[in-house]
Amino acid sequence: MRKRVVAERRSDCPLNATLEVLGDRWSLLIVRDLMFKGRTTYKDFLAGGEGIATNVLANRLQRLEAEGVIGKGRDATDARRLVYRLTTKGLALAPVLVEMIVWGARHYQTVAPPATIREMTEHRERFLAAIRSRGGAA
Amino acid sequence: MRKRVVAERRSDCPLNATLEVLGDRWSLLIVRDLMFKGRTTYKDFLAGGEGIATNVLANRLQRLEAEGVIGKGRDATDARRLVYRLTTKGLALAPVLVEMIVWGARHYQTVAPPATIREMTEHRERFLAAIRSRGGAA
DNA sequence: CGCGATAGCTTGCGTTGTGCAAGCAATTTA
DNA sequence: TAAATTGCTTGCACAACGCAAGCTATCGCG
Repeated sequence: MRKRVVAERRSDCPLNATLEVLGDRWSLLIVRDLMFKGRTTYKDFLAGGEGIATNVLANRLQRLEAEGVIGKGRDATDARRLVYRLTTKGLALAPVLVEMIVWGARHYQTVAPPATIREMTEHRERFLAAIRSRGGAA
Repeated sequence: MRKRVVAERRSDCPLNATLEVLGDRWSLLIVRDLMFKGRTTYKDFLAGGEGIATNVLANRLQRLEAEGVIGKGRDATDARRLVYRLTTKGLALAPVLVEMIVWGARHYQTVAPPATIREMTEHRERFLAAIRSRGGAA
């Protein structure tokens, strides 16, 4: 894993900026785990269902922290355990996740509960407010 | 480019479904070009600013078409030219793109016109309706 | 009709990223 | 004090990517 010194942007398009930070198959799944599933540790993410590799997970946690999307702290009762959490910047991804979830649920066969999708679309603002208020914890 | 026969899903999460189709650094930029920039041909995409490689572009166009996100047709006046367009499914990505653009514009320095970002957030429904009505053409 | 230019790819090659298994230090629990 | 747990790192094989070159079909021009 070589260190990238400056990581020049490919363009100044806002969508491109987002994609350079989150445009891969794993980063947003980690954000999802933090935002919706109550998963907060390395171990939790590993067991997250999609089977991310250990080195890739370590790399993504590092990148997301470097970008200010997530933060981490030691668990008070178990010093082995690092607890990850969403920053304000990470929490601001809620609308992005919601729209991606809705699109996926509409166009593919998934286990998304129809009631949840309906809540996301029909009471979008309320749903987003609820995420914001609980700071990402499940 | 080996042919993938079934492409098994890693999980049945709707977000994961979306990410398996669009979770890379290029696919959504092509959708952006079609939805906002009026770019419709291979050449247009290549000149799109971020510098996608020719083989990667060809691969993404093929994948997006196979997924039903985009479609293509020959230009009536120039048989060399293939014209790509968004399908209904592709057009349904508008809310995803809008939220990613807004997030990118809020957290990074970009060339996004503040007026456009304001329109996207303060008159979201109107903005989305406008995209739908013009079918993605600029 | 002949010829250079253009559109849309494909191919080769070297570099980077990914998936998988193993290993390892710092804790904690028995 | 030994075994287990947490959060990684390392090594290796393989897939994906970036870049340059090449190739086919069509077009515009004389």
